[in-house]
Amino acid sequence: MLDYPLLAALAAVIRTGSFERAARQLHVTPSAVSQRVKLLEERLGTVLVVRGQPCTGTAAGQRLCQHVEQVVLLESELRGTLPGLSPADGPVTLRIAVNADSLATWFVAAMAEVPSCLFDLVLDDQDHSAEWLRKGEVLAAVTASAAPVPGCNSHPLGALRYRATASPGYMRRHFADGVTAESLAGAPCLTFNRKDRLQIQWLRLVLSDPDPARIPTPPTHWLPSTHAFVDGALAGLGWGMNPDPLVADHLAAGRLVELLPGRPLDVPLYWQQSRISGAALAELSRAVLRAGRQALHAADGDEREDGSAESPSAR
Amino acid sequence: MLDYPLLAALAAVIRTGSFERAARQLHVTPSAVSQRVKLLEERLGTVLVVRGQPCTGTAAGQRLCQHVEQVVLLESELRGTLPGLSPADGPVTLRIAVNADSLATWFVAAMAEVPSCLFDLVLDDQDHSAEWLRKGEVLAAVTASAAPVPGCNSHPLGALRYRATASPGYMRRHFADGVTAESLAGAPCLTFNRKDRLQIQWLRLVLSDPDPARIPTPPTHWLPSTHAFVDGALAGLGWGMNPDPLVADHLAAGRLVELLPGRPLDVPLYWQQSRISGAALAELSRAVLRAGRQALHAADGDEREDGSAESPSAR
DNA sequence: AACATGGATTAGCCCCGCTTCATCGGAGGA
DNA sequence: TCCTCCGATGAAGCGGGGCTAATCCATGTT
Repeated sequence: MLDYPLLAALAAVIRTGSFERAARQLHVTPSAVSQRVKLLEERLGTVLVVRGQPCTGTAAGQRLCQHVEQVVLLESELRGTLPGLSPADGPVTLRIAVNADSLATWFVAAMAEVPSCLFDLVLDDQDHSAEWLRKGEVLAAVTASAAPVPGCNSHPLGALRYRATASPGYMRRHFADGVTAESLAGAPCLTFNRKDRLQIQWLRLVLSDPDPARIPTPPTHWLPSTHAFVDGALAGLGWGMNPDPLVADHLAAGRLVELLPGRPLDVPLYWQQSRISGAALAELSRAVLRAGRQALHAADGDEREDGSAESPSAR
Repeated sequence: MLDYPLLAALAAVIRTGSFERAARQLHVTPSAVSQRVKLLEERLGTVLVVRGQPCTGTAAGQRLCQHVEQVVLLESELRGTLPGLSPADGPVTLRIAVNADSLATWFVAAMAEVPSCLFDLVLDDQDHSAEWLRKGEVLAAVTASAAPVPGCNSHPLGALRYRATASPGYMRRHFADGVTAESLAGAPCLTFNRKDRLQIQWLRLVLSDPDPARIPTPPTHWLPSTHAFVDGALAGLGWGMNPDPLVADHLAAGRLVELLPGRPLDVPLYWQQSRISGAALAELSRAVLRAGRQALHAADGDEREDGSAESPSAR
């Protein structure tokens, strides 16, 4: 068996980002942590931690850290069937990949239902969620891609409804003569990041022009923050696809209006969980599916339209 | 994190069945092992090992032992991606449930292709294989029940072909006037154990009488050993369903004959592997599926007949 | 009844890993 | 440029955890 006191120190350093915090977590002095990590590095003949602010793991270090976390997860399951084993030295931390808009709308509700464990959330902006799942770097993911990661249980969550919204002032400025392909081509829109294709998809949907060349490509602001995105629309910076739960109040109050009322874009979301460690995730999974059912729209949207054949990549 | 040196000692005792052998395996004295286990028991306030010949684990002890093995498995995967970690203190032992006839025919060929790990085979006579898989006591199983254990990958292997065989002398004694329902009712047959329903199934198949009450229940010998089963047929004790690979030579040489030539019973087999630890099992899985394809018959038997709706429970 | 086997116990020692304290190095600021 | 602070590292020294060795004890055997 491996030397787990040593490995635990390494994992603590990489997770907390500093020798000092790791020491506090392990209830020893920083020197002890340093010695443990050093010893591990000498035995392996490799650098495991890149010293810096914060300290991070090298490839090998991260792999070891990941192993430690898998073992900790197994331990938490063990504790479930064998109470009184030994006081857990801290609640389990589940690393989960979530897309930004889910995090901003419904996901925290699910997290709140599982107060017994900690979360280490990773935003999958870069669409790395599938890769992370495959490599075991996250235990589960909320993803917009239905593409099933091999060996993972995939559950449909429902669809997050996006509405094309802008401020009334913006509407007067740019769409006084109606929302047409021409006016859309000149009106600035908001885009979350390079991967965000929601605006384009909506355009394609509502213009229903099969020729992609005739879909306008409006000038755009880049706003990689869900709430900044809403604020951008409120401020009249541009129009953008915003999650329904975030703009419902603004729409009701008239601070925002839909470009084309009743033409939302539904993006189906999926909950994928790695096969490693079923039991530890079971509670969270239940909560996520419940929260998803509550906040999202059933796969067959009751209003109309979903993301067409090309699977929309949610933010 | 748990105290793994202590747990390793416990697991070694339970697996080897004695403190002395455990000590040899861990390169320490039996006293050290005894102290480790004792300490663990004191900390938990529970007995973990029932001292005896051999030593076995209590429920709690077995659960801990199982945890250790899961961790060891994770370690073996870690070693795969991180060579030079530390010399593995012994090859990994994979605990697999296999039905007796598979073990006697084709399964060892698959094992031989994976010389890098050790095997701890469990015969699933009692049809506990599903339960074992669910509880994580075995990592994978060759089972005759298609019933998919939740959370397990299940692959069809093909069908093991059984032939109703007896010695020529036996045939003359009991079936001189032909194999009929009447003669079958009086001719002694062989049965592997209380769970073995192959003979009954074959009778139902060949007599094709929908009324189960009219299926004869011949007098039977109980022979819970695959090779003894063949020997029993050779010796003229009775007739029985024997795996084709074991009796092909005898049939060709005339030492055995089929009760009804060309009327075999095909029992489909499945390879189910637990979700824990994919990579460590991957090589074995490939070998098993390859060996299965070679030795077994494709699901759609090319000769005729399979086990009907009621899934046959192979031995 | 003596013996063999295998686990438990105890004493004692050694070494491992911790703390304490000093040092070093880099980042940020006057 | 020098100073200062923070945080990682190194050396020394101590304490205890865990080992070995020797003995004890229970069980079952000849």
